[in-house]
Amino acid sequence: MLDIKTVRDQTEIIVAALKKRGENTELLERLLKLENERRDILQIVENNRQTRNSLSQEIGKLKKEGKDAEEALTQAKAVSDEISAQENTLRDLEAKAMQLLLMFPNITHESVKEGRDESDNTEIRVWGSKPEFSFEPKNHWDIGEDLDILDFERAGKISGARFVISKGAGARLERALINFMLNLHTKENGYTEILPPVLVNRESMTGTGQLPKFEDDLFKLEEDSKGLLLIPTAEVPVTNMHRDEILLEENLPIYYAAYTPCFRREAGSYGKDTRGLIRQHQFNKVELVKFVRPEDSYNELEALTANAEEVLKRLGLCYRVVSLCTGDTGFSAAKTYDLEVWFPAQGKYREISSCSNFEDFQARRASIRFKRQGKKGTEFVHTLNGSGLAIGRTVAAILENFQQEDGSVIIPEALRHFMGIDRIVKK
RNA sequence: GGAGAGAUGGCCGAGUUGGCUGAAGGCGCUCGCCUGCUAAGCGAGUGUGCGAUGAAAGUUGCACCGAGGGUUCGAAUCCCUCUCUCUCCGCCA
Repeated sequence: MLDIKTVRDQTEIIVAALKKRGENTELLERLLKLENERRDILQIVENNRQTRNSLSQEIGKLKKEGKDAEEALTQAKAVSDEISAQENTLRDLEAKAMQLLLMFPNITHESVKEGRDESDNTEIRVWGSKPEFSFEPKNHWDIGEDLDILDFERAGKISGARFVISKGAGARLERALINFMLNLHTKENGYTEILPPVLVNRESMTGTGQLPKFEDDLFKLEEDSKGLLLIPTAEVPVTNMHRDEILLEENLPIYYAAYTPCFRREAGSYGKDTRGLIRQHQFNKVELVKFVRPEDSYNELEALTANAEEVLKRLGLCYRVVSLCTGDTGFSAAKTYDLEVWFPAQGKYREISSCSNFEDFQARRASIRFKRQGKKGTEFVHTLNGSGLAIGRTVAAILENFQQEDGSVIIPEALRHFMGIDRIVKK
């Protein structure tokens, strides 16, 4: 959420930010108009409340002394009626202004390149080398089905399109990846492991920015089941752990790592990645979340990205880091690095992790603040998160990159301890 | 699902015949004093948000006692709805 003061007093900053993202300013004008009305009526209400309060106090005093309070009483009643009418309009205006304010995307960081879409993103660095094959590499879904470790067909029967059943060594590979990633982040990178709920309320979804704008992307339960929503990422429950809290500076930074299944409607992605593990309604992910002091957040973003990269390095997967341009940066983020892993069968890099600094955007929505040592008042923390990594896509990358001519797949060294085997072969 | 109890400031805990209570008291914390260390002691201060004023310290207005409504001139205190927590019973992994 944007700071309403900035919107009001430094409107030009907001206008410039919206233009960079390729958004128009029509909403902004509506918001400014509402905000002005809100402030006008607020002032009137507060003045009247002051009058009422002093009259009430006077009445109390008069009654205690046994004097006649008739005159003050009629006066107070009149003011009070006025107030309740004004409070209604105020409430209405506040709700409308808030509703609008929640629709504005974050302001991107100055280091983010201006651009329209992913074609304007900047490649920052490449790690590893693409594997070379003496044969035509297969798609991961063919590999998986041939090895009988992925079953898309039966998943379609029991759930529908964009679901998969992992079986045997495939299921074990998922579990191995979860363990490997969590161990790395908790034992070596300093994150605290969290296993959060995957059903959350609307406040949580609003706190991290999924609501109100992206309701169509979410799965939700019926109203008589409390209207809970399935998380699209562990970012939601984990960031909201500290919603409406005031943290202490000495407890920052806070690092959490969470494994959860994630659920996405994938509305509007018809025809995209219809086969394979890339785009599923349900997938597993290990997510990294940080709460940090504002002055540290950009260093923390680099460190977070490095933590996610370490997973790919240890798996020996070739990848590149891409800095997203303004038009491709997500709604809540100020700056995002995508990690893209090489997929030989498709002949291209595909996103496997997205690491973002949200600055105070989520903190303001979710009211996550901190108190500096020896200083009065509070400030909003900066929040960050990144996948570390998406498990399904990692499985896909491993299958494609380490496939052998005989159809078997070599297990990366780092996973063998968890897998108990060094190769998946056809039975 | 049935029956009951409760939700107050960083924590504990007063306050429920409505009115100088933003909230007693204690703990904790901060600053100062004192004590050759430690402990104890003394003094002052110590919530959040949105405004006004001021260079700043500060002064000041309004709101907030789980959330939202209502009654009233006035509510932490009365009424309604919701949420959460706890106890007992039932049911279930």
